[in-house]
Amino acid sequence: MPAITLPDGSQKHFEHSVSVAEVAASIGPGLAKAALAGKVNGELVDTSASIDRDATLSIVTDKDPEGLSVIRHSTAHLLANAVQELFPEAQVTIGPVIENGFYYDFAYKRPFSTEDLAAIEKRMAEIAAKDLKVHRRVLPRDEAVAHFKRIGEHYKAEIISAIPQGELISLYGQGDWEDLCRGPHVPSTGKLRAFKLMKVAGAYWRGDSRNEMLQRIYGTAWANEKQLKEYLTRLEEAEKRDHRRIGRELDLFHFQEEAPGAVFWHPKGWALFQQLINYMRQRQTEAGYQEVNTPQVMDRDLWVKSGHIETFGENMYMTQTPDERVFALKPMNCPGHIQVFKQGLRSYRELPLRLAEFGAVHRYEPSGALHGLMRVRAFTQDDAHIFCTPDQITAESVKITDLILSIYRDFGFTDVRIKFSDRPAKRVGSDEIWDQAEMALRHAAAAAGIETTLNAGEGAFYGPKLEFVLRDAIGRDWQCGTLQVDFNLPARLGASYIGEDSQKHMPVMVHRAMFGSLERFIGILIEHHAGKLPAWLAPVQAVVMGISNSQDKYCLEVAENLKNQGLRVETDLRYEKVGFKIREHTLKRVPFLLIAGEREVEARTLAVRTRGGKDLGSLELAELNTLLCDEVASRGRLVLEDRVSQRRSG
RNA sequence: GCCGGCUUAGCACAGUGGUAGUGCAACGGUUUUGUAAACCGUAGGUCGGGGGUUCGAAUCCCUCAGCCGGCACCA
Repeated sequence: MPAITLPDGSQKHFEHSVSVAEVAASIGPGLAKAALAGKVNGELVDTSASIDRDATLSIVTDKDPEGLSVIRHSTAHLLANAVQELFPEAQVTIGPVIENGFYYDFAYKRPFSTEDLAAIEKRMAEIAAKDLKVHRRVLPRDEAVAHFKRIGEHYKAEIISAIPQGELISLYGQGDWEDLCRGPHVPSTGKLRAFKLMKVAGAYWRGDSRNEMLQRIYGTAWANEKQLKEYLTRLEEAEKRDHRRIGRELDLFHFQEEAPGAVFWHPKGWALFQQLINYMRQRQTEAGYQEVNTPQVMDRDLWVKSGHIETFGENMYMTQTPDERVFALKPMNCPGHIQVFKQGLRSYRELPLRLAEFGAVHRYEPSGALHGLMRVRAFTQDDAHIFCTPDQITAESVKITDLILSIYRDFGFTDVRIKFSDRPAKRVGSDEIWDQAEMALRHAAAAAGIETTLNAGEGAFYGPKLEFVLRDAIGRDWQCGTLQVDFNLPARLGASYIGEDSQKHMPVMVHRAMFGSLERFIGILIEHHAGKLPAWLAPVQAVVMGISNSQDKYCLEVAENLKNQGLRVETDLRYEKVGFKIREHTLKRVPFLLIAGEREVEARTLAVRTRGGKDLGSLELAELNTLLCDEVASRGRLVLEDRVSQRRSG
């Protein structure tokens, strides 16, 4: 005699056990039709699941996030169903839900082509149109293993073999087709209406590069056509923000074959780069860092001592000189900074000692990893190492975390994910040291009041780390900032200081980077702002142009004046219509277009137009000067456009 | 590194075995112009590199490189 409590608090009583679908039908035919799954006492179940005792129930429809997940999961099954109908020899493996969709990995004798993809999608639509009932059955584990072995699904059999003996295994399917699955699934294939297969790709079985490669098909699925269309439009928009494309359009940088993974910075891109360095130099000087510079090329032996050769030797650039000495191009700055620390006898009074470097490093990254500015082989880190005592770790880490988050805010990034990465399998140092380092970093994260997600086994080979992750235009995450606690390298490279007790002690080294790679950070900045960099960062902040060439002299004069204020200003005196010039510089994302006609020359003003297309009218030169300088100096906290419109309306 | 795709003028692209094309940009000329594209003309490519098949290759095959999408990797 179950009593079902619904989300609005009302109760329904039933004589016998009832299914989720029956409860939905008892509420109304619309809900019965919309029901995709149910949530019984918080647990997601099929609409066919029966309830035989008192419970809370909410009916899950495509309006709920869980409903969308169920749709995606069922669409992955639909995909597998279609693939096996068209390619009976293909074996199924796994097909999880991911952000915006799903994928399914198949083992097949050849890769799927884009033509195959179209055929598969068509077959999926056909199966969906038949509105087949989705069925479920349960088998004991061993029977399930035997069953999948018998039908030639060896990957599935392997997956089930890992499930503890004695457990029941559920199988879901539609028509004659069936697959291992925990569920839940939609009640029938007709509920799957808005999906699209996106791409094929290779993927290793169980994510291990020692295993064979499977054929992965990615798809997207939504509650309705409208949502699907919106998603596809969003992808198109994101593509327009791609930093590689904007970098070319704005003439910021280029790559070429002779230097794979290395950037040729053009004047405008380099202006941005320098702007970031200036900014960071100021912030870290204020925070008590001292800047140093260490050699690009150092003897291989140093990297053997540090442990880098053993862990990353394959990814290091080596050089040999005519005298046959082998040198490595530095892939990191830490050993260099330790050499600076080691000069002379250090006292505990000097700690914490914060050494920073805009360090150019080279890493021979796997060819398949390269990606525009986001993953390069030659890049610049805003690197620093803080040499301190064990009891200074927490305070230093809190300072670093605060500084990183404050810096990200200045650039407009507020959605920052922080991961805590603990000891990796391949590491140096004893477990006791790792316990100590992980404990220290955990304390620090707690003291800084930040939320972290655990990234198990992803720490550096010498210590655990916090990773600060920013997201690009199409939702890919990139690690930028990092904070690592290291008890190992100082010992390996023999760093020490004299303590209060007149004895030698080993310092702890805290590694930190805030931009991480300046190249990557610029890539993310470009995408985040779709190329419309805030005025304080824009390579060209304003262009002064005349209506006709009669204003040339005036334009040059006012531009000169603004340049003397430290603003990055250009003139455009070409013999072209003003509309033409406005179009060009707007497309180049120049924040301010300053236009002079006869009226402006007469009144010693400039007409101001923003790259957003807003005409702010004419401003006195002195006033304009102040407003521009304020916006730049305040890093966008004072906005010229807002201040002008406020003044006008007030 | 692995799987797949791609590489034609500065950029975006067309061209499936028979004399390399279009648009924009560039350059030259005319137009002195009031807030997102004036008009006319000119030039530009050993079709990513190398090798092969063929009477003949941008086009078919092999190979190398780079790039793109994933996977693996990321100190």
